Amino acid sequence: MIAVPDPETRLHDAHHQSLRLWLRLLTCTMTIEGRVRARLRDRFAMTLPRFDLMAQLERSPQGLKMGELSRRLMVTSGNVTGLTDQLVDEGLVERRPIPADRRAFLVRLTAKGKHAFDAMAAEHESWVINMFSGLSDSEREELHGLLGRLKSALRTADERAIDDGNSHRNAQP
Amino acid sequence: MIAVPDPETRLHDAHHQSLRLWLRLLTCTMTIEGRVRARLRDRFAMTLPRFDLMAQLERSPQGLKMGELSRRLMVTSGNVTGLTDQLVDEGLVERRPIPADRRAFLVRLTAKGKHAFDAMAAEHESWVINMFSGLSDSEREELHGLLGRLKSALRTADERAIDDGNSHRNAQP
DNA sequence: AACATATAATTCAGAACTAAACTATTCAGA
DNA sequence: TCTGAATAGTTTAGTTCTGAATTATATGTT
Repeated sequence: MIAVPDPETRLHDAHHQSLRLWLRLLTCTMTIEGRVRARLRDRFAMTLPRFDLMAQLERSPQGLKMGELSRRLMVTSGNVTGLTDQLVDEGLVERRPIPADRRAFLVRLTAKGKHAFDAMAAEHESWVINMFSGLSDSEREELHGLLGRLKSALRTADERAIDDGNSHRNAQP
Repeated sequence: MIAVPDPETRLHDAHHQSLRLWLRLLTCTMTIEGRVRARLRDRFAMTLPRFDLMAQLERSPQGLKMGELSRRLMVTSGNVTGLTDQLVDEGLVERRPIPADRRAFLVRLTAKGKHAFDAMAAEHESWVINMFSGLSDSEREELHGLLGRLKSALRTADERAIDDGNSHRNAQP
């Protein structure tokens, strides 16, 4: 009779290094994200996606186009449209026409939006600092570095995926 | 005249180590997640949340209760109800009553579900391995270790948050 | 100028997700 | 045994998000 590994063993077999790493990465991200979400809601009646959008605008006081926001937030442009609509309704951001390109807008924080964001950002940063405070300075630096390596490796892995056999996807022109 | 830092400088000032680390963690996670999502859709007409749910069940052939799934997937139980409903409709999982507790079910993969999952899991793992292949073996090990430290630090950070001044939240009984 | 193509944003249908309210059941005391 | 609190799961309302289709404008080519 051929030995069938029990579930525990299979779990160790099957979940190789990269898979375990990916699951752990996901767990950490979701844990932090969940806490930030809860606190933004409790303290400021703000949602995380809207906060993130405002954070991008705060770093680009000249404003950002919808497409650029979509790229930076890594969400679809349809999603950005919806988030922006709500923030406009609340008076926190504005859509400003661009004379040179009538398809596009610059989205900017209003004065009210800037003010609201500043208040939230200070607390937000303290939450994040607190959540990472279990790591030492050098551990944080090391983690930051490794994630940087991963990030750039993901860019080249992307090109590789486009090159070789993902024939199920439409090739680009 | 007091020097007002320009936006670039402020970006460096304001975005301290932990904040930059958090953003990078988020970027890596979202990049990987987006790719896995796209491939599950293209190759198997499957969504990531449903795949994740099935993955949990595959590791627990005896079945899992809804609440346990909710805990493991780190999503609300209402969400798990919806995902399970769909998978039941597709015949991939089943709800099995527990005689000892008539409030609860054991959710299990059906034979069809197990079969479907096995096919997806093999490819899924190869995608993940490929995405992490830019890091060396020891880098992956190091990253895994640091994330493990972060994960357990987050548990203790949570207790700290409950102890000290988050007076805006209802205290527990 | 005319045309195709590309780009910016929106709209749409539907899936995923949350928080909170709710139903049903279990459990632990008094 | 009754009763109150806790637990399992569902439901509901509303937000977030995706992928695809659509509209409008811009750009490049002949």
